Amino acid sequence: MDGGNQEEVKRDQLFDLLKPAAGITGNNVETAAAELNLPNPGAAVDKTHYCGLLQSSHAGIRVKLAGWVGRRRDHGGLIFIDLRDRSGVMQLVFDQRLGVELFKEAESLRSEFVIAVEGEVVRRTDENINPSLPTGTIELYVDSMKVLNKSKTPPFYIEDDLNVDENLRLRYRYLDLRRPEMLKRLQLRHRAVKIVRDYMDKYDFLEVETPLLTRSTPEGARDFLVPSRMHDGSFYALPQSPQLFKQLLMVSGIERYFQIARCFRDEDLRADRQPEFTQIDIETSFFGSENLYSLLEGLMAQLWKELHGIELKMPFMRMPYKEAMNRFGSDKPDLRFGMELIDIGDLAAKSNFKVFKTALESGGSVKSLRVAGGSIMSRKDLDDLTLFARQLGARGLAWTFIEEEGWRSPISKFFDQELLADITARMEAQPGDVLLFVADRWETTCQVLGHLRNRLAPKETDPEPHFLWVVDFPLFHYDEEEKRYDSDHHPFTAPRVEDLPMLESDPLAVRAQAYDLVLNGVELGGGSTRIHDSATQARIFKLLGLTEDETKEKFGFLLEALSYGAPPHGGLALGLDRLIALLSGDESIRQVMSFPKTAAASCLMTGAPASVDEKQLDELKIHIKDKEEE
RNA sequence: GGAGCUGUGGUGUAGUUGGUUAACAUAUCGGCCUGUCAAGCCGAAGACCGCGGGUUCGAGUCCCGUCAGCUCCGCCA
Repeated sequence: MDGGNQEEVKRDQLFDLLKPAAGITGNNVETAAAELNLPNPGAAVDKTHYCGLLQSSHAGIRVKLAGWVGRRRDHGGLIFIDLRDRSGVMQLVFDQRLGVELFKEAESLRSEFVIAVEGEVVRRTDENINPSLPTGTIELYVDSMKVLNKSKTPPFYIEDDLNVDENLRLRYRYLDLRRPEMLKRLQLRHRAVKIVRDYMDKYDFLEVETPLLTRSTPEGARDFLVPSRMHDGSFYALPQSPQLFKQLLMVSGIERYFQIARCFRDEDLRADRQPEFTQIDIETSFFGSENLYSLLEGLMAQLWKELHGIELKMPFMRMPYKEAMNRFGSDKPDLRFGMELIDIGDLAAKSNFKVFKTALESGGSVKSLRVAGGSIMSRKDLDDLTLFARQLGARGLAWTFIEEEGWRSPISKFFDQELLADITARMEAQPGDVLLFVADRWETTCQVLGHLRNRLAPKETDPEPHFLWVVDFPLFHYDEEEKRYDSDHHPFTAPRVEDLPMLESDPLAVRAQAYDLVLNGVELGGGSTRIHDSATQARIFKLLGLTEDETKEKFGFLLEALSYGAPPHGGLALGLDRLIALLSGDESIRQVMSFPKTAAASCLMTGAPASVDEKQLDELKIHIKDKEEE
């Protein structure tokens, strides 16, 4: 293995070459060394430095650079080229007086050509310094160049602040990723994942991989299925999460597990939902939820400190689900601004407004949201809000302008003056404000006003990140469509011990030992203490309407495992993509994924999903139904 | 499954109540130019307006359908 050692020495030498003059962080040096693509002795593609890491201290030394041609400024006898590589940009200078042959070649350079150049780094004269460029104090006088590859004219500009159809960006994602701001996102993601791994390792967590080809289980999202060639008519499913495996690893005695895990769910997409996504998946034994809170808070603090230099305030706030719904109309409230929902049920009951009264009589709620300065809204704006409320399931939206003289509203006639004054007082409404009212089932009332609250949020909100734990979720909700109880979290979530007696008598009142981590109105993830005895687990399955046979067939292995000395355990999973998007300030997780899919779940670059050869289908014994057969 | 927004040279946009040669910027190509860094100046080429149908003497513009992208509801344990 002598050769290997020699290569290593060579690697280190080049590694050192970068280090002293560049004065860059360890992290950059590591990535720089990786980029050198060694060993590759004598090849034209060798580069000695990164474009963006050169500084005035390099002036006077000879360097070899390689990268892509960015902007070209041709002055006739003098050509400037912005050479771009992973690190940034360096200005190349081609001077006609320094060689006609080379200059001719430089004239033929076009956008996105790949070139290797060699020359001397020169300090710019004072009047030629470009303060908006990190390397703006120097430039490279090129005396030799090799065009390594030409390029067609790219379909869009390779530059930041791009305003181009997302269609194009996705179709040419490899070009989109050449843009510095996209590269930065990939780098941010890399650094975040590294921080997570280091942090988890520090606390003794073991990263264990789990299968991607597994079995379909009922409950939850639609599975992506993979047909089995060796078993006619049988299918694997891609995991919606490693949930069952990580619990089984607890039975195995791993005690502290984590994984950066790819997950798959065949459901409709959103800005923050892709069919395949990544979770930071964690499971622990003998490690109570208080420890988990603390662990996760420490992890978030580490991320924000290292990536943004921000010290998070700990511990994070905790808020019961009921309170979050009542005050903010959401189980993932955005606490960067106020605008809390206020219950006016007792006052509404005294009115003659039938809509309010019927809602209250059937056990519902009447709540109001104050929009400060909302009087700038037009009648059409309010109509739009009403439509929005209807789409969210409300029967309507009542509103009033607050003026010096009092209410201006279609519903004021149903209230006497005293009542109007009482409501105005409770809402702390000022002239110029608008009050919005929803009367409906408690949940609908909260949700609709919660959406309105987010939609009407002030433009300026608290810049500090607002983390919180939402706790005390109900264990079940009632599924109207399926006419049965359904797990709010997942069926392995442990009920609160004191609520166990009402499991069968009043399932909806049972609280779960479950919690969500929320940041700025985004659900980052959630977790729970799990059921670790097979008897309780069987009770839950039964409540969910699974027959004993089904339970045995689909979850037999879990119940069996739980009967072999399963430790008390629990854990949680965080959406990595959402976390990175929050760290990078992006609205959509597509921005922080290398090759994302469209809202219709297709990849515009590869064309996936696509039809396959008849032969492949034959092997799998799969027959595609005609339209008529359906 | 439903709703909304968008679709015009390579790219980003404009296009008045339907009216003849679809405008601008930028990129591209050619020419000039030795200190630019969104280089500048001169010139050229380039779109039958996502696709299909309809109304009309006449459609980028109006109507219907369809496709694609985005956002939201349902859905996502």
